[in-house]
Amino acid sequence: MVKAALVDKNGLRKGAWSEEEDTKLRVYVQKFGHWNWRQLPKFAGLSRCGKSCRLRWMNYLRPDVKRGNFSEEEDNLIIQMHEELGNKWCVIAGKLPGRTDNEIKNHWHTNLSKRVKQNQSVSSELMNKEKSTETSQTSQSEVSETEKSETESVSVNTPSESGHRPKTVENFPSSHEISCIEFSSMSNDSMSGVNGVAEECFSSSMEIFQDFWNQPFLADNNCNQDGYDSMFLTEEGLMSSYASNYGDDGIDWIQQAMQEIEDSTS
DNA sequence: AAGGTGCGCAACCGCACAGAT
DNA sequence: AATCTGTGCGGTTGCGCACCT
Repeated sequence: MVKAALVDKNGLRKGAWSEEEDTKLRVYVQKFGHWNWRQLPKFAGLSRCGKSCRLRWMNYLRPDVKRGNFSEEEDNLIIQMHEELGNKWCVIAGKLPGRTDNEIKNHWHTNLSKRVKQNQSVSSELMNKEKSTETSQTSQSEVSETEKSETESVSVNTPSESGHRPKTVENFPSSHEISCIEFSSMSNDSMSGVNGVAEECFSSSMEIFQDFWNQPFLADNNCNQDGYDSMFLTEEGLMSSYASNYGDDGIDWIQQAMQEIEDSTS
């Protein structure tokens, strides 16, 4: 199902993620946010490239990711939006809470595209049938009407058919906004979705970080590789216990914090 | 039971874009 | 204005499972 794990020439792991890697990444992002994906694996103790970490978090580890089968409503919405927008998976994902662009894309390629093709071929078949009926039996309009309605019922709703006007892309959240939404969704509510180990680990630290999690944009916008320690220091001394213990070198206290997390989970 | 084949999905890759320098 | 860096998106790959012969 997943790519086998292997190590590339730079010593970075590729392929399937282990449970341990997942836990490390989940714990780190939940605690510190993703202030810099490139640097993140170094601090989180992961031998992965930042891109891989980001993808794993976005598509799998995020607390608000919905797993499982797509509902009929979701399918219809995807088909409809794909009709309007094309392969704008991130935009479509923005309209389906808990679904990732990757998941929707996969679902489209494996299921929905086939369904749409089928529907279109059935639709055109019936249209042809209707045409020939019309030319040969112009007086029997009732039959045509019946077939017409059948055609409409099996064909995919196009914007014109459904009366649903195409939404402009501007109506949807930008990728940045989506990123903010997804981060803001990591409230205490959604923390219930975190697995037991991480949850236990966070139960105490979450109190300390309450303000931090209530200000989701802080993590996205204010935390860069140069500013992480200043950010925490300005959080009313929330991180001062860490920071004061380890001086100006933020890396040390982050790694120390991660070590503490690892110790508590082992 | 064993080998072949197709499918589903997690993950990778390359490119484009935005912001910083 | 040019270059660099980080991030996000869409296309593609490839592994593992289920089903078929």
